[in-house]
Amino acid sequence: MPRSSRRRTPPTHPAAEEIDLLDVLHALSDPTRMTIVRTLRAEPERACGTFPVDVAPSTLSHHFKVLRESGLIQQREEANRRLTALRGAELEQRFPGLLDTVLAAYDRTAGAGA
Amino acid sequence: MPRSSRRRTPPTHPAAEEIDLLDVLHALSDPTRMTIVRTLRAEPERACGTFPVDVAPSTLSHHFKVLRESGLIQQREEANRRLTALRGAELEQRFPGLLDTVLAAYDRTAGAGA
DNA sequence: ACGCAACTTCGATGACTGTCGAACAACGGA
DNA sequence: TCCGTTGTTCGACAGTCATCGAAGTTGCGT
Repeated sequence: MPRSSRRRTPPTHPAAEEIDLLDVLHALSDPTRMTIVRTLRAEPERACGTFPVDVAPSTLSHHFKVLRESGLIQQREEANRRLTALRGAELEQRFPGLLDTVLAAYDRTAGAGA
Repeated sequence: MPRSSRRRTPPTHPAAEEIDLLDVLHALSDPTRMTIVRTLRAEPERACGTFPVDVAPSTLSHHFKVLRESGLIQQREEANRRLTALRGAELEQRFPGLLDTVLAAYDRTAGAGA
């Protein structure tokens, strides 16, 4: 297989109707990913490197993949950046109130801290 | 160590204020445990063996332990049974609306099936 | 053209998870 | 007292997970 098969593939996302609740819950149960989602809540779109998490770039990339495949986030390429956004509207349509409730619950316990 | 150390220990539960959202989300992200919680929703208290899940007793015991340690359920001993109940009120107090929203989301996709 | 910046992919590693079967403990009834 | 029911604990095992470093790709600036 040619070396070019190693090319960076454009991100793929599940359709809104395919989003699985159990996958979403699992994605949210990791602290790093929860931080990413919370950050995205405040700011609509961010580049990968701009999240306040302290892990190696390769680890971060892994977490984005999990979030993407669960349907929580969306990524589009722009230049050599990858811009990440919450799939807020689709999530709301499929699981009304879920994201709000979960994030409110997190805020309530993790406190306003961070 | 004496054989009696192998005695069955009474179930312990985290205090309401100690319930961790990430632990709860993780606990709910498994299909077997989600089924247990959903079943408990309909019926207030059940014995371990009466849940509509198809796993070995030892596996079921493991799932109860995860649910108990996450704070989702409560178990009390009665004779040689262990009765399981949702910690609905405490959960509601700590994470308002969470359980309702999550279970509604599950019902919506998994359908009325089961 | 060269190098830097931004991410991704690969491979490895140690930790955790879901699963089971076997053995054990506790209780109630025959 | 012996037995069946109920459920737990232990040990094992295969699969998944979070993490990292190294290497690779892409695109922008210089």
